[in-house]
Amino acid sequence: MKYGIGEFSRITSLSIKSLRLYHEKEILVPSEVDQFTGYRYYNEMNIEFAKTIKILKEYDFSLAEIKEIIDEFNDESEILEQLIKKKNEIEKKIARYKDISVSIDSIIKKEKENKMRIENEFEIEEKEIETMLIAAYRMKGKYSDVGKGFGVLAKNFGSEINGKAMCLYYDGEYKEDDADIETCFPVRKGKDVDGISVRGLKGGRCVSLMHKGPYELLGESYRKIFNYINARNYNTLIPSREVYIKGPGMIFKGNPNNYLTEIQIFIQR
Amino acid sequence: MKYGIGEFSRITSLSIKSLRLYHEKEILVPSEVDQFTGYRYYNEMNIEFAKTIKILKEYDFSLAEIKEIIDEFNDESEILEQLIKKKNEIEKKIARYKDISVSIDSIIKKEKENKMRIENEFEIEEKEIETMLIAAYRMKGKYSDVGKGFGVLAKNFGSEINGKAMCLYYDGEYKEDDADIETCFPVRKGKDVDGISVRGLKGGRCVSLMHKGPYELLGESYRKIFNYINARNYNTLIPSREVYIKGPGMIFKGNPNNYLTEIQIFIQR
DNA sequence: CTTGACTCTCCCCTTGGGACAGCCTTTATA
DNA sequence: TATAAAGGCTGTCCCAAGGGGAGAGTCAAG
Repeated sequence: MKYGIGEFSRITSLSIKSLRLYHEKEILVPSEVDQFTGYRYYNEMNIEFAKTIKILKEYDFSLAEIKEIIDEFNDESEILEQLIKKKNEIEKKIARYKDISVSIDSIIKKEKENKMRIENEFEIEEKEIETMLIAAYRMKGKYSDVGKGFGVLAKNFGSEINGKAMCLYYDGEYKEDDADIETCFPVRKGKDVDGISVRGLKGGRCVSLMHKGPYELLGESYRKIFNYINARNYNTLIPSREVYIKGPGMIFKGNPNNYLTEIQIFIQR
Repeated sequence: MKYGIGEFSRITSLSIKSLRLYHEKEILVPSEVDQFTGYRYYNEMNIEFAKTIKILKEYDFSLAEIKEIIDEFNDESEILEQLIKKKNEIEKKIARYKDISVSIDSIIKKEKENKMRIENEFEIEEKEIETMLIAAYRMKGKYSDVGKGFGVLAKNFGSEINGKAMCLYYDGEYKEDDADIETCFPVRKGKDVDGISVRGLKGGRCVSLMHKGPYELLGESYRKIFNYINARNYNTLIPSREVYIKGPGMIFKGNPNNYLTEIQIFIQR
């Protein structure tokens, strides 16, 4: 019995392309090649080899490895070593892919959260904020210096961070250069270290507005929120907060037009 | 500030080869290319892009995908879809690799078992065999027909099989054509179905010899074992057993020289 | 000016898939 | 019956995502 390449391909479920390649690499040589037409013809013995090759391919051996194996060995027990090596490689790949999966998943979750938050975007609302434990680093300086503060906090409490970065503003008014700012992160636990205070941050009732866009345009949102507060004659408390829901991302440096910042002005009840 | 390709490679941990490729594909174009020497020079902006590319590469995006993403988007939220798709791909890979891992593992375990068995190879020994539950299919025919019997058993009890295939020989002598053979598998549980008897197979004391090599040479091992038995004036019982420790393998059809068959002749106490 | 460190381009390798041109056989139609 | 179309077969070239290496040109320090 002899089979043409198409038929043999159907028998073995190896593509014609692959069969030609295996021939070229002398991994699976047809039993007969027509001298004039170049047509490949296969026989039963080829089928046996093809089965072995298919299984080794499923086990992720490269063609070079497969060639070596079928040229030199003909029993499972003789390639135990190779099987063990291959298994280790595969375990490594699994571990790597699992890492990636977890990592992508966390980004996806974060973005979905943000999406939900955007739903009620641009609506001023009043709400209750719970008391939370924070690690805080107080500083005087320019608004643009807060990055440094977050750096200090992240270095000391990286693994305990439990929420979005925030700033507390202790000035009643806008100050260009010498603002009194406290950068902070919600944390799970921890205690004071040099310059960083870990404490409960009292909650309360606040007026909140989600600001979407670059930090430079925050002024506009502040104007809106104060209009609302003044219209109702609320008495505001200090400090006010900015919660940085979304800034530069993990993948992209980020498009400032998508930054999300929640402004919280606390009021007396 | 501008960096040569080597320096930039060190900064970004991207290989020089990769950088040249990314340039060619217009994924990461150097800020400046010397018109005469062709030297590539990079700047800070390139570093930002390089970071994004690195992360996407870690997440297993292809260069084509990366190019599309960085050309069209600049925020995580915009590529949520791609991230989800990629995550699904990765989950599939994990599943596939896990399958492979399990499969290779079972071969490894089997081979290791066999290796241990070979340790005390070729030594005739006397031992006790426990009673075991078997599914058995009795037939009359040639020795070479037993494959059919095992096929029937495997089809009906595939998932319950609990040990190596065996044959029970009810003839006291060698019979060429019309041997009375019972093919059987140890099973976990099950009950009689057409032609197949499920029952306890009584154990007892037996003389055992491991035969290594093709089935055609079993005669030699039988000679050895009967010499041993006759020398001691043991009374043998019927049926005798052959346990097929190792035959054709999962990967290789198998080298008959490595086949392992244990002959068990039961004796009266 | 020399030397050693860089950098350039070009080619080979992996494991097939896709496209394309040319040859052969089989089948359907005029 | 002659012819044409369909489909199978062949080979060749391009592509992914870089690593390895050759051979030649370039830069900067001594």
